Amino acid sequence: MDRELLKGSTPLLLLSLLSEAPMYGYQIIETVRQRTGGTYTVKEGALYPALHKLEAAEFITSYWETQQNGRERRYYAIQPAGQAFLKAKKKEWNQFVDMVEAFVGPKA
Amino acid sequence: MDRELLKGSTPLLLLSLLSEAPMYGYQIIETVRQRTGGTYTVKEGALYPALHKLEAAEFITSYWETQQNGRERRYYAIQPAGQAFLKAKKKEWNQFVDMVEAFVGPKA
DNA sequence: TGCGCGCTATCGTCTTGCGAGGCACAATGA
DNA sequence: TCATTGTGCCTCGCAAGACGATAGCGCGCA
Repeated sequence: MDRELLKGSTPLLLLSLLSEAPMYGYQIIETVRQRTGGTYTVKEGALYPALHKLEAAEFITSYWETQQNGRERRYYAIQPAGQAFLKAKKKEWNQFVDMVEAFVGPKA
Repeated sequence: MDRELLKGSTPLLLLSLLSEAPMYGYQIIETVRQRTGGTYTVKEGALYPALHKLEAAEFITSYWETQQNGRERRYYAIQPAGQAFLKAKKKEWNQFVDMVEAFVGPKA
């Protein structure tokens, strides 16, 4: 998959995922990999900066959670402002798809 | 419209447009502007570099044409290799849309 | 002891779109 | 006559994002 197409879609994906449930980094990577059947993998180098940016904007929060084995994980959870932002992003996404399809022709 | 989403979609749009008919730069800009009802405008700073790159890859060719008033226009026309590339790009585009929708939910 | 895995994260590089700018000539109109 | 607008080509420096590489650390297992 062409990497350039992905640009800008990462926050949308992240927010969508987190709106289902709080998740930690590694889990996000695995979930995306599995749900796309392996065709797409989020790379750490894209994930963490995006997550941090979302957090700085207060669209998500993070907290550490200790597992039974004593190890820690950092969970990320969506915030109300993030929900609103997600909604706007979805709309934008649909507009974008419609726009491209106006030139390329419908998906079918 | 978020500029970041656009990244990577430009070659697809350009090739799609040129597969309809050869066009010159200014015409491409105007066509895109009109067909999207003004919501999206290709900028020269994005257009020409993209066009030149497509030409360097031999997906399109260009030729100058003189108008009645003596002025010149550079037309860009798609090549067979460009048609093939366009086909592949379209497929990739559809995969990309499906992928995002697998997280965001269907458009409707 | 050493390897791989789960899990965190950063850095430099590359590509892309954008805004701003430059150049040239035609047509319009005050 | 001269200024403005529109047509038409193009380049440069910047910001943002994804990528590959890299790093660290504790655990379980052979």
